[in-house]
Amino acid sequence: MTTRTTTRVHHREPLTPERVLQTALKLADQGGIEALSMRRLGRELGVEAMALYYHFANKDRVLDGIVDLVFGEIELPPAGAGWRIAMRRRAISVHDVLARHRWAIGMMEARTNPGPANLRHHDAVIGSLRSAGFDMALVAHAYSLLDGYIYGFALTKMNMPYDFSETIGETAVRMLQPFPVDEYPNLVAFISEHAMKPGYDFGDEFEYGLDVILDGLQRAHDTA
Amino acid sequence: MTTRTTTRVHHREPLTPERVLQTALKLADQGGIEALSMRRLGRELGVEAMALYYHFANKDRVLDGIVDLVFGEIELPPAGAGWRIAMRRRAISVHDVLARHRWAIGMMEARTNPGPANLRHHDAVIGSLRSAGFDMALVAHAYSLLDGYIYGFALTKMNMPYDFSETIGETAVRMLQPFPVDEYPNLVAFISEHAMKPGYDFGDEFEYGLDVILDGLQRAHDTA
DNA sequence: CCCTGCAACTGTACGGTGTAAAGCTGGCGA
DNA sequence: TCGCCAGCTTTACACCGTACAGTTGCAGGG
Repeated sequence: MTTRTTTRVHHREPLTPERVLQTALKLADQGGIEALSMRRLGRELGVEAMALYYHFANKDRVLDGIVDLVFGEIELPPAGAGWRIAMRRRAISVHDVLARHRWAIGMMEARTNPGPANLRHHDAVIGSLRSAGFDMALVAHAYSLLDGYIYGFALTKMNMPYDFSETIGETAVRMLQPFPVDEYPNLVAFISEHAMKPGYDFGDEFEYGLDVILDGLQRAHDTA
Repeated sequence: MTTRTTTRVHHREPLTPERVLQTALKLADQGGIEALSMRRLGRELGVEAMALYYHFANKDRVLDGIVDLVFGEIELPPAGAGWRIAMRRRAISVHDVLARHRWAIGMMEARTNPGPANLRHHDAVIGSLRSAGFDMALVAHAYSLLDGYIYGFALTKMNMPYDFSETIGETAVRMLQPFPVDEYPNLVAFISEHAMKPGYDFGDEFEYGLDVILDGLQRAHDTA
């Protein structure tokens, strides 16, 4: 027993890429991407920072890894369903995943070294559209339109001071504080007449825009 | 003459917020946002880094400043024109401005302290839609849809390895290199049959998507 | 059983970052 | 002439990514 304990202490569980990435993902989720430093990651794993460089060439490879974990969480477009339902579910899934991993929003499309989950995801989306009869040009249109909107919406939403202590309207009012009241009449009107109304939730805008886009793609598909 | 020169040397042109921000913008444009450090900015201005803290509370205020410079470059929606032309021109202007200042893409919507140009811009957009008869709910829909798409498209486009040494298709092929050829058939088909074709330019996708969105908004406006 | 080799990890160092705190300095008003 | 103080510098601290060399403990071969 003693021997085993001693051996255990000396011969601790070795690092694996998986364990490193899981921990890195946890750190980024908890404290944002700036909380993920090699030193902190090492400390969390009971290891010096430089030990990580035995398993990963540099920090960017770690980032590649956790981004692919995030891609892995995205629901693939269901194969049986029609393209519109498939695209809608996928879009909402991406949106949900990005809400869980806000730090990832600027990074998902920035990978020069995409991982397998990333590629599998893209492959499935293209496949879903193709098998619904989209020609390649329309696939390209649809994909850039959908992904642009999904990521852009997440980007603008993420950046809102979304701490639940105040409403969007209250935040907006605070932002306008330093300026003369009558300088931005339309902005003021929008905030007071709409954004500050109790029922308003900016998050609800996502599906509205998504359906506008899907309508447009449907029309383009039908007339093709 | 000698005296004047001596005085000049001792009593150099003092820093102004404007001069600091112009230089900061130049640095970010030239070398990306990571090239903009307080030390480097100080050096560029012939001053120690800490001198900047006499004029700006911290680096974030400098970032606020240059982001508002970027907002100032965006063409406001022309007042006389109809909402659709106005929104189209504004969208393309934002797109162009973001192409000139790629570092800004993640930051435009992230400001907790918006500057005057930022607010003026938002005010004008809302004003343009309102005066065209959009009710507030539709203004909110339109704005989140348009800005989501504009920023998201810029985000995905910016992150492409857009050095002019290779085409998009060649890049894609290089990305797929480490993987078995038949693993991602749809992706491969898309690349070979479409993205690698000579005429293809991803940048062209922007206006297609924009018009789909404008069509959708038009329909919503007409039926309202 | 010992020895060597090597995978896995540590220690140290370098040049960078933002910024707090205190010190200097030259021109201006009294 | 003197003192003030705006504007800047100096120094320091705690962090960052990572190059490079050193250590350690186990596996396998002789």
